[in-house]
Amino acid sequence: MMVESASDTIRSSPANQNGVNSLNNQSDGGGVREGPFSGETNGEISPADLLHLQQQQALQVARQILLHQATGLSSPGLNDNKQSSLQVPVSVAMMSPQMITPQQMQQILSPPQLQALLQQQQAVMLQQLQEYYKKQQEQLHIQLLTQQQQAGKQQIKEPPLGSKQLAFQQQLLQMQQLQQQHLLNLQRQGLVSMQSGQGSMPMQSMTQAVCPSDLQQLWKEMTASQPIEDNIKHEGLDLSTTTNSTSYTTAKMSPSIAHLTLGNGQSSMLTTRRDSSSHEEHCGPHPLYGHGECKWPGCEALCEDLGQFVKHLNTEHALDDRSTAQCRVQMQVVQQLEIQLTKESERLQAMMAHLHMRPSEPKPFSQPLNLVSSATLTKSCCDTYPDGLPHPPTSATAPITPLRQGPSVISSSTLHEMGPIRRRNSDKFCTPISSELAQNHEFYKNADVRPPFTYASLIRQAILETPDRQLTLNEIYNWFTRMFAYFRRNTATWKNAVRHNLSLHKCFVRVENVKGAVWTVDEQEYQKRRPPKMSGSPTLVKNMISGLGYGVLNASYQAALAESNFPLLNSPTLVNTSSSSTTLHVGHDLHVGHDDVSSTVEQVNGSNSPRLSPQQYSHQMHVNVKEEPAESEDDSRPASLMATTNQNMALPDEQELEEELPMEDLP
DNA sequence: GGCAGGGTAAACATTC
DNA sequence: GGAATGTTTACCCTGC
Repeated sequence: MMVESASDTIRSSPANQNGVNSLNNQSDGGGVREGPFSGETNGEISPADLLHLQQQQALQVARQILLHQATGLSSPGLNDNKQSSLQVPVSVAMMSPQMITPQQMQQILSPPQLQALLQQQQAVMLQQLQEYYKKQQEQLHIQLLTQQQQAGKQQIKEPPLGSKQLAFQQQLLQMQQLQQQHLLNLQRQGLVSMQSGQGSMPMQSMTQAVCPSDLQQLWKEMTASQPIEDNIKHEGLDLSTTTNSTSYTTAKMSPSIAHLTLGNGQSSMLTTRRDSSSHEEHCGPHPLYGHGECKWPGCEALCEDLGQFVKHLNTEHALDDRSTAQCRVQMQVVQQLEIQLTKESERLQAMMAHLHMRPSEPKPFSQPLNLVSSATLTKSCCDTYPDGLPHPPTSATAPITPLRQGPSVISSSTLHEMGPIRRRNSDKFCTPISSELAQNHEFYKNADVRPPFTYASLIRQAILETPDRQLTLNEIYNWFTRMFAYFRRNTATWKNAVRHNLSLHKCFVRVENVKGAVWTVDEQEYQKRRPPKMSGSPTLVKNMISGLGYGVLNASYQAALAESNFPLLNSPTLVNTSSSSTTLHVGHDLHVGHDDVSSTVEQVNGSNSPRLSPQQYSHQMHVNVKEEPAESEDDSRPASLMATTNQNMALPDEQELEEELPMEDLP
């Protein structure tokens, strides 16, 4: 129970805990009962811990007494004076902790003796506790009254005073909540009878310090002087809401108000439950009644009809501390569930947004740049275009057409078909694998869904995600299985495919180093794999040229990026995305290429990127080049700069920009 | 229908 | 010798 663990904040030693349990068991007639000290210590020290402290002190007293008795067993005088020895004041026990085990205590004392001892200590404890609470409540009352008077004077001048009152109210309610928790603990420990009047200290006397009526009266007094009710209602706290709305208001309200509600268990519950019971008469069956039994937590009492249930509800679950505590626990349960629901809902929304926004949403760069500032839009930018390519020119007037592939690419990407997909989304065509993976990492990780990417793009992604841009075959395997639940089965098939792709595509370069053979990605070869795209899409080229005034496509765009004119592209959130950490580097891997057509982009990149390309790594090792040895023009840059380049970090998936921009067909 | 890209399977060689 | 790794070929499917 949360209530238990919440108040069990102070422990002494395991021996003491055992002592409590043993004593409790003894006092309960030897019944086996789980001790209340099963909660974890959170180190928090609060007035709520006073009770346990006192319990420990009482135990120490008992031990001291027992020790006296044990040492004086041979003395008839002491034996005859057992009852009087129980009158040792607490202060004495506090001064001399004794090392006597509960088992010894039980062996020495008879059950009646233990019972008498416990009762006396309970009385002392509860009395002290009651005094403590009374003092606290009196202080709060004084403060509240003072504040109320001041509020009456300053009501017009200082409306924010309501917050102070609220704070006091909260304090008061917190105190009451602690008190109730203590009582609940006592009940569970058997120290206090569940029914008032039966225990050594009537519960009523414990709760009379702050009773619900007092709280409500206080509430009325406070709210009468200042219209904070409206504020609270605006915050979502309406004390006259129905039961069903309780959880809603709890989740919706601000933390302080939520705390108030939690602390105001009795008062709010009072109106809540009463209203709900009146509400039930008009709106059908009671939510606490179903299948002929009471649905009150832990009750399950059988009731033949609703009338009998209402009667049962009013008698067995009337407004008392027990019901309030149960209600509070239920509220916490609901809160937890709502938190979980919120998380899952957000995840669902993100998934749905991800799945549905692409075909219909306007392209990010068709919007004013200054409007594109959120991380969400940044993601959409990356996701909307192949490989996260910003595509500033292409989408100015018309949505980008996936090159060489129709809209089916989008569907195949977004719907995540199960089973083999003949035409997958190469990262060059559609969804950026990096951002896709970043967004749906958990999805692919847990769902047995085949990722809509080619083996080549996946292998490349795996390699590029590593700091040194190289992986052994086994590490690639591991990346596949780690990232995709789908690849945790049919290992023979896809592993063969991975090897096949590694060997087949020239973009994958096998490098032999000291450790063995590793695989790297030759970005130039990877780009070469790409067919000429812009030549077949005059409209696209036209749009690119006209879009956003980008006359010289690559250079100006890159320059604009370099000048950090795009808040979007310089958004820290973008840099912080997992995709950026991997794919942003890739663009820097392209240096001055041997391809003249692509030199525009690559020169810009080269000037801004001191990073090493995979080829540069290759030059430091023995490279088994497949057919065309990857050329590397610049291998003098230190590898340590590879991961530190952030001048263009803001550019989302820069390599995708290069991939999408005309590489060979530009004049 | 041809072509190209991609997936799968298999055979074979090499390395560990 | 067996497993892992790497290479190559063939076939099929899909989209253009």
